[in-house]
Amino acid sequence: MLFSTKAEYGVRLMVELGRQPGSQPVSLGSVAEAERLPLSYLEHLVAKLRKAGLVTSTRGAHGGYRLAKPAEEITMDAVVEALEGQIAPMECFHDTPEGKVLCSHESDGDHACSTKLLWMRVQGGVSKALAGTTLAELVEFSTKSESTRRAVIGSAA
Amino acid sequence: MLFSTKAEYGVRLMVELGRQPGSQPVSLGSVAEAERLPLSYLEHLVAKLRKAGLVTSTRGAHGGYRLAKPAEEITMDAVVEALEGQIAPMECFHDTPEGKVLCSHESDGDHACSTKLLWMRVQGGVSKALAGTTLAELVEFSTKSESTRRAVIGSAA
DNA sequence: GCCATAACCGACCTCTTCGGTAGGATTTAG
DNA sequence: CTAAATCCTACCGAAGAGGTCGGTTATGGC
Repeated sequence: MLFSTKAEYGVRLMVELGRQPGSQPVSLGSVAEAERLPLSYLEHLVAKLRKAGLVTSTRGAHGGYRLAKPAEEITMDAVVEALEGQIAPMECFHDTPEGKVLCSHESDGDHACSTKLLWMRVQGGVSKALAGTTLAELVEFSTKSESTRRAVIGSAA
Repeated sequence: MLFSTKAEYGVRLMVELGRQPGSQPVSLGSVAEAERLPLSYLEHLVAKLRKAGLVTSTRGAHGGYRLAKPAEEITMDAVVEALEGQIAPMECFHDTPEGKVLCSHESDGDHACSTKLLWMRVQGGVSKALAGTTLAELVEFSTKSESTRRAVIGSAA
């Protein structure tokens, strides 16, 4: 698996927040119930999202979480990276402040890294997919397919 | 990390085999030495490559491994999949015999899987990158950059 | 002021995988 | 026969995944 369930659960959580129209916060408990996910585990995940500045929290009774920005402005690379850590195809890849990627094997006196070309392409493909998808798209996609499902069930009944 | 060092080491091993021009087999020991990788670990990896039909082996003295097909016909999706197992962005994705991908959450009576769109795109990006890269490309890329490095060292001396 | 609600925080626990080692069995060229 | 090589199985320490638990803090409603 490329990603763990941290990304899966976290994205589901974000979509759930994105569904809510108003600006009133959503409690984690209701999200956990809706998605049938363990509340205590979601707490860890939402903490990462909060530290990444993707959601804001209000404490106390009737508190909860809401998106820090409109869903259209939230791209999934930020979400997944917040949850899974740096997205790189391989251990030896790290971002440099100025440049983009660097393979740690290249500093060796040895011959050049034969895998670099491959991982660059993989990196590009993943980045493009993640950065090119907004939370708003996922929200729309899920509500749309949900309504078609309801229509199917309705016609079957 | 998207992939573990299994993919890294295994690809390096394949490139090393691809470098060799003749049809005489290359011993794992020489590969291990050239790439400075532990021999006993490479044995595990090359076993997977062999079972996947990517390399052939000849036992006994002067034995070793060689590519089962010309490097131009070996695409990296087969190599990485042999080493890492099924490539899917998420646990709930599995290939069906007829169709392409299926999310296991969709069979639930619950609302549709809100993450499917995202993982489909990621899957597509990775598949495209892996399937669109041949071993021959990596061999050429690494030998080319190696020769330029030699030129630099030569001019510096 | 109390209390229910909910965010916060850190410790812990089990299980699997990763990366690697070890020891042996088997095959083959010279 | 022997050295070189593939092959095979078992093991092992460290790390991460996927949670659980208990407690602390903040806040709205009565």
